[in-house]
Amino acid sequence: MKKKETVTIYDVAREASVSMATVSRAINHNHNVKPETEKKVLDVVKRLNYRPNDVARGLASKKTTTVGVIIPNVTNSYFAALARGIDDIAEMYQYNIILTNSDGDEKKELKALNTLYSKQVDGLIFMGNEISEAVRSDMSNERIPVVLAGSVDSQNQFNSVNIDYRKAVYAQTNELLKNGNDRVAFVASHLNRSINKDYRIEGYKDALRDAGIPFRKTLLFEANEATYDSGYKLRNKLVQEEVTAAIVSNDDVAAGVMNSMSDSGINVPEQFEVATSDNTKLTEMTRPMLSTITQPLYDIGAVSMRLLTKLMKNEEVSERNILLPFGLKDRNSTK
Amino acid sequence: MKKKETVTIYDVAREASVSMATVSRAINHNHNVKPETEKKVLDVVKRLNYRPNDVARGLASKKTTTVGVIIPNVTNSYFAALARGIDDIAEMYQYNIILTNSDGDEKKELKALNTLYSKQVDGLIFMGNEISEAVRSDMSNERIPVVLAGSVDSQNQFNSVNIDYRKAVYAQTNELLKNGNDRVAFVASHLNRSINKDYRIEGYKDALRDAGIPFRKTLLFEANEATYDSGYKLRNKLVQEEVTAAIVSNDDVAAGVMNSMSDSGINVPEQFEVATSDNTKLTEMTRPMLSTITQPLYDIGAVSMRLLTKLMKNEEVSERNILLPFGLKDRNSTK
DNA sequence: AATAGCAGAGTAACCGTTTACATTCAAGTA
DNA sequence: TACTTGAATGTAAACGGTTACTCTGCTATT
Repeated sequence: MKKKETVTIYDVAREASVSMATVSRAINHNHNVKPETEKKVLDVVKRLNYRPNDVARGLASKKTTTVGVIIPNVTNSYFAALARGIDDIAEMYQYNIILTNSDGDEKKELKALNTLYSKQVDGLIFMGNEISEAVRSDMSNERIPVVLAGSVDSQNQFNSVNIDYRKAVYAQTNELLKNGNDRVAFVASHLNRSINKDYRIEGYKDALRDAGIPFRKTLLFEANEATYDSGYKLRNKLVQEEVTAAIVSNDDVAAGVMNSMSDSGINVPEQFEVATSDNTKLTEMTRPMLSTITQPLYDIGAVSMRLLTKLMKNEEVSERNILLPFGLKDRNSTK
Repeated sequence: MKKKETVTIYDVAREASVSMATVSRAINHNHNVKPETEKKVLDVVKRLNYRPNDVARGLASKKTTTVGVIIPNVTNSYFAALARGIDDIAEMYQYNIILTNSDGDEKKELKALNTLYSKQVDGLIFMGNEISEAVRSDMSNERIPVVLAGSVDSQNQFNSVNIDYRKAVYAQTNELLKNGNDRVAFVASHLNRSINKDYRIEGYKDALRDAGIPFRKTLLFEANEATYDSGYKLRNKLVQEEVTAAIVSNDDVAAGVMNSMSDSGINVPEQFEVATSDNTKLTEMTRPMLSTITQPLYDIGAVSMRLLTKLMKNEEVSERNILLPFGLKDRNSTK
C-alpha cells in the first residue's frame, strides 16, 4: 500500500525554493508574481501533483465556493429541471452545490439550513412552495445571500426568480373559458401556499371575473402532494362537481388527473380538458399530450444561480425579483 | 446593520470558564467530561447560539462529513430516484452530498472528481454507465472509498450496488419470446457500455439461445442518449427490421419508442410490444402503461450510501458487490 | 547623487477546530 | 503516610492554507 502522503503547499514551496506565500500567489494567479516565478512554481505543482486543500482554503479565506440548495424532492421533474440549471451555472462559476431534499417540510428545511450554515456555504438557493416564519427568520438572520428559485415569498423579502404565475394562469384560464367551459377547476397540491393563494388563484379569479363567471370555492381542489397518484385520486371529486376542465399547477398531478379521467372512459379533451403548468418532458409523454404553460425551467435554475453568484461577490444587482417569460403551449389535452 | 460577530469555541470557553478543549469535548459528547460540566457548556452554547464551524472541524479532523455524488443527470428519473435514496441515508448518518452532473462525459467526470477531492469529501458515490480508464485510475489512486450505484465496472474493482441485469433481461426477453415474437429488438442508449455489453445483451442472448432463436446483430439498436426524443426517433429503424417487440434499457427511451409506434398507428401491444427496465413512475403514466423490470431504485441509492458509510468508518463489509432483488411487472405494453 | 516608488518576494499571524500530551486532584492501596 | 491510579481538565501544537505587513533592490525622477 502506497503511503500517499498528502503534499501541501509547504512541499511545493520547498521544492520551488520560494516561500509558501509565493506559492499561494502563484496558484491563485495573483499578479504580484514574476511570470517566471509563477511558471517555476506551477511546474513543481504539476510535478508533485499538488492539489490545494479547499477546506484549509475555506478556513483561511472564509469562502467555501459551495452553495447550499434546498429542494423539496429531486425526484420531482419540475425541481429536478431547476436543479440541473443551478448545477450547470454553479460549475461555470466554480461553485459546488450541496443538495438537500426537504419534502417541503419545515422541520427538514430548518435542519438543512442549520447544517448548511455549519458547513459555511457561501450562498443558498431555496426551492419550496412556502416559506414558513421560522425558515424566514433563519434565512434572514444569517448574512449569506439567498435566492428563491421557482418559489415565492409572500413577504417579498428575498431575491427570487420566477415567472408571473398570476398572468400565466390568467391566460390559461381564459383559453379554457373560451372553449366554453364554465365550470373549470383549479387544482394544486396545496391551495393555501403563497404561490397558489396569492398568485395562481388570483389569476384564475381574474379570468373568471373578466368572463363574467362567478368564482366558486368548490371548484378549488387540493391534491395534498405534488404526485401523480394524488392527482389520480382526484377524479371522483372532480366528477362530482361536474367540472369540464381543470387548471393544474403541477405536471405530475395533471398527468394523474388526466389519466384517471381517460381510464374511466371520460374522453380528454372532448369531455374533459386539462391544462398544466410546468412543461416538463412529461407533458409530451402522456397521451394525449398535455397543454401547458411553458416555463423556462432550466433557466429559472440557471438565472437563480447566476444571480446568487453576483450577490456572493457583492455585485450590484438590478432586479431583486426576476420574472422570466412564460408562454402557453396548446397540445392535445385541451380543445 | 447588526454586527453579527461569529461566535467561536473560544467565546463559549470563556463564558463557561473552561478551556476550549473541554468545550470541544462537550459538544462532541466525549465521555471524558463530567456531566455537570457538559451541561454548563451546553447551556452556554445555547445561550450564545454557538454553531461549530464545520470547515475548521474538517481541517482539524480531516473529516468533512460530506460525500461526493457524481450523477449523469438529475433530470433523468432513474438516477434521480437513486439520488433521493442516497440523500436520505446520507442525512440519516449526518453526511451531506455534493451533487455533480456529468452527463456521463469523461471530461466532466474527471473534473468533478478533481474538485471533489479538493473539497476533501470523505467518500464518493459514482453513477454512470461506464467507467473509463482515466476515471478508474483517478478513483483508485485516491484513498477515499467509492461505491458505484446502479452502475457496473467491467473490471469489478469497486464496491457496487445493482440488480442482476443479465438475469433480469433474460427473464424479460423470455416473456417476449413466449408471446411469439421471434424478432425482438434490444435497444439501449449506448450498446458498448459495460452494463449493456457485458450484462443486458448477454441476458438477451441467453434467452434467444435457450429458445433456439438465432441472435441477430441487426436487432441491436442504439439511441445515443437516454432520452425520450432519442427513443422516439428510433421508429423507422425498428420498423425496417420488422421488429415486433423491444427490450429497452431505459424508461424514457422506452416511452419514446412506444409513443412513436402508437402515434404512427402501430398498435401497442397487439402489433408491437415494449418492455422497459427501470420501473420509474413514468411507466405508469404512459398509455398503455409500460411493462418493466422492477428495480428497487430508491433502495439502490440508499444501500449504496449505507455501504459507503461503513467503508468510511472502516467497518467490515461482507459483500463488495451487492445485488438487490428485481422483478418483472407485466403491464399493458406487452401481451 | 539622493530619494521616492514599486515590483517581487518573505514573515508570520490568523482562520476555528481537534487532539496528543501534560497537569491536577481526589480516592484507593499497601 | 507515601504512592499509584485514573478521571477531569488544561495547554499548545497541529491541520493547510490566505494575506497584511515588511523587506529588498531596482528604476525613475529631480
